[in-house]
Amino acid sequence: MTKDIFVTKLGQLLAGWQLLCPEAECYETIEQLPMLRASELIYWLHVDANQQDWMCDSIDFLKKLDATAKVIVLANVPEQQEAMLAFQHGALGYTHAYHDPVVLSQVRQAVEFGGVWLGQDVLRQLIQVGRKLSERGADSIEQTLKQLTPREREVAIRAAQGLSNKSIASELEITERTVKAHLTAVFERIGVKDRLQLAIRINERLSS
Amino acid sequence: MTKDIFVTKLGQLLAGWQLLCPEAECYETIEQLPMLRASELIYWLHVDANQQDWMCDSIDFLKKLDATAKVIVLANVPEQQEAMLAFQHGALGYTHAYHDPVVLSQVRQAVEFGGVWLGQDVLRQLIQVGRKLSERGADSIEQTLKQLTPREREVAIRAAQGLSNKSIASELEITERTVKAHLTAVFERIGVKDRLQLAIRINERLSS
DNA sequence: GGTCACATTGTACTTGAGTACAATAGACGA
DNA sequence: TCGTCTATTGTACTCAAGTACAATGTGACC
Repeated sequence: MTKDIFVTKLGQLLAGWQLLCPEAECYETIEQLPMLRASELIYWLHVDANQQDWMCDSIDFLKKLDATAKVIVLANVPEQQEAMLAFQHGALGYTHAYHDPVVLSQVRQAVEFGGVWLGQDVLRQLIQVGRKLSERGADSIEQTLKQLTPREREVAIRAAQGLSNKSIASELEITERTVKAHLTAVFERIGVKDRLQLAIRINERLSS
Repeated sequence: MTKDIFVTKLGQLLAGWQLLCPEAECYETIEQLPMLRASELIYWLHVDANQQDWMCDSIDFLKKLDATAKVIVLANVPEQQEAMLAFQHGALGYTHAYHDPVVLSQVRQAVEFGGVWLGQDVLRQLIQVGRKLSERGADSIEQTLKQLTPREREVAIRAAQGLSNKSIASELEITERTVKAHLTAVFERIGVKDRLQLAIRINERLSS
């Protein structure tokens, strides 16, 4: 069955955690974790305020250790920004470390069954961004890119991402000269001077 | 206590739903819903494929009817895009309509306790978008620019807007050489190769 | 007084990007 | 079949960008 592993500097389980899963293991650092694991694991990462770096590194570490690892972050001082970071690095849950066992249990179950758990404020932040993407971003960019031929689009997108002509060429397996040719056409069609303007044009659609 | 209300064109509860909450009410359209509600409610909205419009309207309707309403979408044919839409309109959960009661129970509990529930693929999509916000969003941009001296900032911002060295020079009333000097320092400090990368770093924020 | 961060400018150099002026070949509709 | 669109590549050129290796002046802080 699924097993719980807590990593906390406190050195022992909080009362709430103990109620949640009495058989959990507890370690003070990720380095102390045993390497080989048989069962499916849920890692609970307890982070204090301003430990984003450690948190990210730890999640990365756990993911590398065990690709199927499910990581839940327990934040002493929950912050939206930190939550976003955690999810970016592959955490599946982010919640207050001192929530009562009932809530932690929801989090655990959601994660165990392949879902994720996040607070409403984090969701709202994500949604807000998502809306911008679908309102302005996608549409306008498509509008802009629709003027181009398929090949030109491929080149334009890569150029806008900051790739050099040489990189684009080798990625598309064509000559650098051809890349230039496509780009010249793109600039003309889109109405920009160079790749910098192109990048701004394509990326700016999405900002603020 | 919390009460469950199902809205489904089927006219009756699916077996799984019935197991989940035997006392649930069930309606075929949102118009049939009784207006006045005392207890806290969870609305389960059952949507067939390609009913995004109806889904959005329904969620909006429920939210207007009862601001504290918690809406969970049960999708016959779950799709990322549709999930995004649902969350944008304020749904707190989105899951497969035919999931077994165990999973639905997780969803319900997560939502009941103030969280949300979404599948990993949806999260990943959101995160991908959200990453830009936290990496290069407003806060982070300031974070990035904070590493620079005031003068370097002025130059960097203009360069990121697509201005040429010459333009920046005349705008700031300094030599083109000085602009170059500042930019070289900026690239070094920010960790980018050239002005294109700088522009992407500063402007891109939300791009796909 | 001396160190240090910051802003400024110079000359000479390398290099990636983009243009001018081309040519060739396949696909596809009129 | 012919013209148009698309994709491809070539040589030679210009030019903005960026680097190397500098120097000078100013104000803050110890």
